[in-house]
Amino acid sequence: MTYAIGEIAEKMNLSIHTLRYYDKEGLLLFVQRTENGRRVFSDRDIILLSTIECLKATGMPLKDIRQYVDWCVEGAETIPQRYELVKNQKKVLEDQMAQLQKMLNAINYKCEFYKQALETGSTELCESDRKEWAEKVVTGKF
Amino acid sequence: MTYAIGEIAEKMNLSIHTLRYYDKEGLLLFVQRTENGRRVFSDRDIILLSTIECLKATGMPLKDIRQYVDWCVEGAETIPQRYELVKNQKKVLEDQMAQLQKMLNAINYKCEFYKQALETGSTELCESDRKEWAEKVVTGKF
DNA sequence: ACTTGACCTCGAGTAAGCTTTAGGATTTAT
DNA sequence: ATAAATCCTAAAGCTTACTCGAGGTCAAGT
Repeated sequence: MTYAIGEIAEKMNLSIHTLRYYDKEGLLLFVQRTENGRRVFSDRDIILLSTIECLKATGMPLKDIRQYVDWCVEGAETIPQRYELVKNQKKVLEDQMAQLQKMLNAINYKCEFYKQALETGSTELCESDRKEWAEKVVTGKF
Repeated sequence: MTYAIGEIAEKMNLSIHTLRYYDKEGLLLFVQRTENGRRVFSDRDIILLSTIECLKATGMPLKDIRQYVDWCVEGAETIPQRYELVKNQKKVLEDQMAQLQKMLNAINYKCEFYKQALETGSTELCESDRKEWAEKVVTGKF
């Protein structure tokens, strides 16, 4: 099966503009063209696009994703590099999640405070923000 | 205790430029000035700055954080709004973490593949990228 | 007193990741 | 056969969040 850019845009939930932008940035090197220059996506392209979306969702910048795509296009001899990149991104992701978990704890603390403030009817500005709370946020000790 | 902008920059691990930028964007409404215009931060300011950093870490745009700060400055009558904002951000954060967890599963799958490819010595381009993998990424079913 | 360092404003510059516009060609449906 | 939909490139524009530089004021140490 092959697909036009519009179908891919819909399937991947990206705009056509964004796909063309990705192409310009070298992320769609593997996409074929018709004799009139229209892009033709294959099922394999959808698969690689999914990988791109996955890496993007972890916050990897497009130029790094481009490196991955380049390696994919180069072939099997770049598997060690790709393995390294993916392993590294796994670590990045785990760190991100740990950081978000801390922020979630902090937000939960805030939520609790505001809830109590509403129940008891307090009047001080930001009274929830006790010093040890700020310290926990700053030092990441939550 | 009061602090100059440089001390705050160091304590919060932000550049002086960034702090001044935040001020320009209305995030530091509460910071006092000397008669000569120098910013004077209090302990309470550090606490509110910590909250700002916390919201920022969850990806909230500065203009939304500004709304929160405005409410804080307005006083206790905005506690319901602040509670709503914080509750909502908690949900955003939980969704983010769920999404990242899916991506982590996908990345783990990739890692496994590349590991095996290295051990068994495979040669196909992106052969790990089987269709059902792409589908899982696209549909978020991981 | 005077030099050094920290602060100030304002305005311009940067980078990433799109988004829009203009102008044109090609498909597809009726 | 023709109108509408879809595609193309190239270039400009936009948003967010800084980051830097120029030109100047003020405070602290020697």
